[in-house]
Amino acid sequence: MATDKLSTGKVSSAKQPPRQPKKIGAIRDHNYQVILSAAEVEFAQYGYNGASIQKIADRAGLPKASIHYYFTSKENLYLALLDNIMQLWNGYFDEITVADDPAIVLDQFIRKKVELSYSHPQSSRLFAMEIIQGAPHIRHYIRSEMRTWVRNKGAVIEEWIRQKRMKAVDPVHLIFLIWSSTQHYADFETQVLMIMNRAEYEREMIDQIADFLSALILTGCGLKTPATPRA
Amino acid sequence: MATDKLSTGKVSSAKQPPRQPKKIGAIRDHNYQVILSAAEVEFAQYGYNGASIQKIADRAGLPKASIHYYFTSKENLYLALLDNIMQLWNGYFDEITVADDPAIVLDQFIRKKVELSYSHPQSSRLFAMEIIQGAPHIRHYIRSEMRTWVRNKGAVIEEWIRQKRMKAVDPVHLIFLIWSSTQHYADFETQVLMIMNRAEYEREMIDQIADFLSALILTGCGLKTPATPRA
DNA sequence: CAGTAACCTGATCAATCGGCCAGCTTTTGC
DNA sequence: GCAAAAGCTGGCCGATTGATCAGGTTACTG
Repeated sequence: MATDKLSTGKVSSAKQPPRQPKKIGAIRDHNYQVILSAAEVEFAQYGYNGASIQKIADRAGLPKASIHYYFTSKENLYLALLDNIMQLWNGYFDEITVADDPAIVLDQFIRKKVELSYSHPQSSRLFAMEIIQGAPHIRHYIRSEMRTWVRNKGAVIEEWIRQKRMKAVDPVHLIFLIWSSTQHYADFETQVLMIMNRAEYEREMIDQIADFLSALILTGCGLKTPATPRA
Repeated sequence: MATDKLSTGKVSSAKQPPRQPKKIGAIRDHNYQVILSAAEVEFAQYGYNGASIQKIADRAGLPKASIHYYFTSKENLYLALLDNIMQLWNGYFDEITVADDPAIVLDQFIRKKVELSYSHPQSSRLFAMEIIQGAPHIRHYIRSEMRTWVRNKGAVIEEWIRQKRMKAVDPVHLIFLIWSSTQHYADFETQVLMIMNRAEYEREMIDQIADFLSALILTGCGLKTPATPRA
């Protein structure tokens, strides 16, 4: 299952702007990125319909017309963002085989996902928004590559179970559990921080979350936490 | 911690419409409810900013002006919905004490939350939207009652741990884990159903999810699943 | 230094937004 | 049966939406 090309190709029909990586496109590339990150914040906070190009432009410090100049349409800009997220999301937990140690694989997967929630919360929330709204822009991506991805990983887990190397748990729901529990700290960041009475996440808290989730889920699968020195 | 009154009082300053439970308010009450459920769908799908009163009116089969007649403003309507959700969310897992059996309490809590995701997915998604957007309308509710709720339950769990009645896990993160993993099936319904190649949830699948989550999380806490006959 | 092409944006568009109110219809009270 | 009150909504408001384009600015080429 190709990781980059397919996701890039399937998710969006986002045409590139008039010309993208021109020779002296320094300003161009800069503006391009500024718009993308400004748009990510707005779309993540207000969803596709709720976000406004004017606000994106204000946040990017550019005139509104420039957004249309670079990305043609609102949907195009949105698709470009989803595309980036797909590429970011893929490439993790990807080349696992039956030969691997389930404890190590699951532990690393959980930690990678927690790390992503910490490093790219905006992306996580934008993706969550898209799903809650019924995934109108990435339906085919979920139905094809994401489903295949889950089934492949599920097959590996099932073989681990058959070989009595871990408890008999439903592989698909196990993947859902890892997804939901890790992304929760990005998507529901506001709630988590308010309840824990913190202003923002800190490294220490993130490590603690990863330790907690890894320990509980692995135990739940009848696995022992792999040796990961922890302060 | 009062369950109904406080949540009702704190979350919203939503004034009731001109007069609500009039004697012959049959049509009125009907329209009132029709608007509420139509609005829940729209707000859950598009978020506060993205939803439009016109679309809510269309869905309710009423003229746009009627929405303002019944609820005065968009924000008022939104607050009334959040209020309903708070009342729905509370009242579960509420009167637990150290004397209770941790396995039974956690098992029932997980099953109640799964049930809620199944019976009120719209409410769950609307709440998720509100949190993702930074909880602008329920900040004080989270910081006061919800935080107190978590701390109280956390204290009970901590006492269970002190008494060696369950494994030493962080109580707050355990609550987050249960919240996230159960709500996931409502909030990410589209993704879950697409990956599992189903058109909609069925009782059987919901029971399976509850069994899976209860078994894995309880095991992760060093608890044995309470006797719950399962087909 | 002139000419040309690419780059960028102010001004403007129709459509839609949330909200408001005059006034019509229905119900109630006497 | 009639007046008063309450229930309801069509039509309108200014503001904002996504989008377009003419025309100015900049930069490279010969």
